[in-house]
Amino acid sequence: MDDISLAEPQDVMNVQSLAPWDGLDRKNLTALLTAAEIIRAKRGDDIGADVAILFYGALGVERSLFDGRRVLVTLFHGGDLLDLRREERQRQGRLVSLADSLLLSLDGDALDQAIEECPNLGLSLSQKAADQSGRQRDHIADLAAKTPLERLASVLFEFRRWPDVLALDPGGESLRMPILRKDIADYLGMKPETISRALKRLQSAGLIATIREEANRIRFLDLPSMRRLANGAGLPKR
Amino acid sequence: MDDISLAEPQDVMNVQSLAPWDGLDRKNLTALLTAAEIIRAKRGDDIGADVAILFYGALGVERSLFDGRRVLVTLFHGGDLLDLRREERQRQGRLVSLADSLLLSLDGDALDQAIEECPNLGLSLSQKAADQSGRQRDHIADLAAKTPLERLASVLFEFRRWPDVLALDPGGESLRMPILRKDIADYLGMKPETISRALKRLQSAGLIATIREEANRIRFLDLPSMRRLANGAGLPKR
DNA sequence: GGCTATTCTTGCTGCAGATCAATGCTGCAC
DNA sequence: GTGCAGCATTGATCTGCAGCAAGAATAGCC
Repeated sequence: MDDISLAEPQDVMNVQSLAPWDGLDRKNLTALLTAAEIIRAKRGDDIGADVAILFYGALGVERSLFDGRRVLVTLFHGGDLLDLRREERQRQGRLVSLADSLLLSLDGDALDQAIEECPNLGLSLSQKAADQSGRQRDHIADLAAKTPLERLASVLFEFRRWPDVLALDPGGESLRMPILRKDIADYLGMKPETISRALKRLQSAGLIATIREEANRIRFLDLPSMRRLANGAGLPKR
Repeated sequence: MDDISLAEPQDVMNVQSLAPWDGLDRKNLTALLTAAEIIRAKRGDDIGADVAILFYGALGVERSLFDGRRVLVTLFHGGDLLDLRREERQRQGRLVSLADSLLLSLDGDALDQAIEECPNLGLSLSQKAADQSGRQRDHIADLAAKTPLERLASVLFEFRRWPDVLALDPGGESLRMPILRKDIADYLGMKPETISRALKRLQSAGLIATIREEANRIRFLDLPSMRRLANGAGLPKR
């Protein structure tokens, strides 16, 4: 595996805090890392791996319909462990990068082996899996019941929880959009135009503000109202 | 646990074909079943269990927003093993019955124990889990990208795969709607009226027909077109 | 059998978001 | 610096689903 110290400063922080191999003994760790490979990807790249740790960036499972409609079924962010072995590969899903990303592709068998020998590892991974599954259900609820405005508020909170997004903005007072409008739209089942208009509505409702110096960053002005909105309570009346 | 032979004929079929305990040794099986409980539920009932085997019927994970909007996040059918321990209970999800259902509530710890001692069991359960996760992703794709008509076609196929639905209609030429319009609507993010109208459109397009003798049953007239529609290819032009 | 409650269907209207099209903005290459 | 490509925004129009409400069908019950 490449020397990970080649990575940028933020990589190192993430690598150390996110790698799930604490407690692995030397033998298993070596086996796991021997078959591992560091991958750098930029938006649009297809990711071949089906077991990987994502350090920073954003990946998505993408599906396309005949007529070009595209869905982003799931989003992954820094700290996620992906295991798509029995899930997506057979179906029509593809794993693509949605931003500049750094990931470590692992060998599935080696990981299984390591899990078997280290129950802690297995536990922390199944924790992550349950978390991802929970996120999927949240997403279903968003898509099925919420208005576009509420969906947008919901996804903004989702971004705010991403460790690598948070790292660039401790405190979570503002947010740099980690992926394109188009990708947000395909994730939320709407159109980029609608995202744009919805952001504007949030702005004129006083919930967020744009930042002069840095386009593509928003500042939260009223997190409680945002949360209510994201949970389906509509805009505060005024 | 109750004597399972008290159940109706179809129960027995399902119990035998669906129970996942083949290969469990006597000790584990006993432990598993001692803490188990047969539950009969009808539509609207709240299910308290969070680990269970569903023999027949339909359950759903339901969430409600402030203003009464309701979502059915996931559907379970005969043959499913539910494990909501770390997933839904903490969030705002409730498990409810959507039809007359028969299920076996299990003790989570006993199941974990059994899995540990019987790798086959664990494998078959993680298979089921992966299957359910795949269904969730399909559902996300439906909600995000497809038209109401396509979503309906898609859910009809989903129903057709349910073992207990199939059992009442070998060959899958027709389909008895296993849940109410309202519940289909809440699952697909639409309104019951729209379901009704969409069914009518499928009918006038020649894809399905109603059956005189039995309301609430539809017959498939053109499965290939249905499948294309469900996959997002639109209605066949004519 | 007839009664009631629930579910399903159908008609009509309004509006939110898709669509189409044009313009503005940002970052990058040269 | 200039030019270009990709992305984001804004505007105008159109369509399809939601919303509401009335009626039909169905199931359950005495």
